[in-house]
Amino acid sequence: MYSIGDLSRQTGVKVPTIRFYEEKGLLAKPYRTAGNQRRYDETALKRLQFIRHSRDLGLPLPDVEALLSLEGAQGADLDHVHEIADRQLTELRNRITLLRSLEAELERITAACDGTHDHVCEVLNAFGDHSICLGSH
Amino acid sequence: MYSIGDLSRQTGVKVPTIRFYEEKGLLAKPYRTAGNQRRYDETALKRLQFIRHSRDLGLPLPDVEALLSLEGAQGADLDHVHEIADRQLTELRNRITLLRSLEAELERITAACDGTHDHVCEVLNAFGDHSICLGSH
DNA sequence: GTAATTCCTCTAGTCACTAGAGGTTCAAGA
DNA sequence: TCTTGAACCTCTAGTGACTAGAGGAATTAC
Repeated sequence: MYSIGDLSRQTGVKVPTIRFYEEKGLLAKPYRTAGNQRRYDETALKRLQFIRHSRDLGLPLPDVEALLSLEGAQGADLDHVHEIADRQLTELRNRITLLRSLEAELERITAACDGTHDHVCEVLNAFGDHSICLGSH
Repeated sequence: MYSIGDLSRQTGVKVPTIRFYEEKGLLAKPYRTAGNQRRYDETALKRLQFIRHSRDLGLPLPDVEALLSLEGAQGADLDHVHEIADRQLTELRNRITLLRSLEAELERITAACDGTHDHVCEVLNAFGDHSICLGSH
């Protein structure tokens, strides 16, 4: 049996956030001690770890909820699980590409700034390539 | 001269969001027509595009503001620029590292299922199982 | 000139937390 | 067993970054 603090330490999810997830229905209402404190089992721990990872991946809570409901999925449900994972993977890769272009511009700036003071910074031009934009515009 | 709607279409930033950025000081107060409507120039467009990309990358608005303040810096200002750029670069690299580990995790998850429909998917276990994480969660 | 569209301000709502107040319970040590 | 301090409880309110809607004025296209 874990206290809410144990769960927090093991998952890295803050205590108020765990209560928030419970309120939202993402975590089942746990067993309570005689003194009204929450006590969790191994299943709750796994579930919370799953939520944590999904959030790290940028999934909104409704998507996380959808995935949780598909636990043990078979047959046609698998397509839905894979669809969500694939979509996230694509977005992630675009994001990395974009970040690296900004990294390159910042590197240029810091490298140049080390020397003489005779240039102008052009941060606004860091994202010259709009072909890899995340959204549509 | 662009209307707020033109700017919105060209950047993918919604109209109320543009007004919100103005309120927050990320965009300068633009010229107004006799009828009190906003009109923007090329600089505003570029600036908004930069904000859009930075937000897509997950940078919080205060960081975006810091980056924007680097634009056009010259001479002695570059010392300060160097400081901000350095800090942003460090954070950027941490972010890229994190995203890379998450990418690997998602790849593993999608690879775990071969797409056939004759088994129970292990995807959710892969998410929740701490032991197979490559990252530092 | 009129009708459709876009714009204006303002208020309030959303998502996913996060902080704080004010009080209760639990667990380790004397 | 008693005490004390950390951890817990509920509840309200605040945060960041938008987003939606009301009610009305300006602009644009025909």
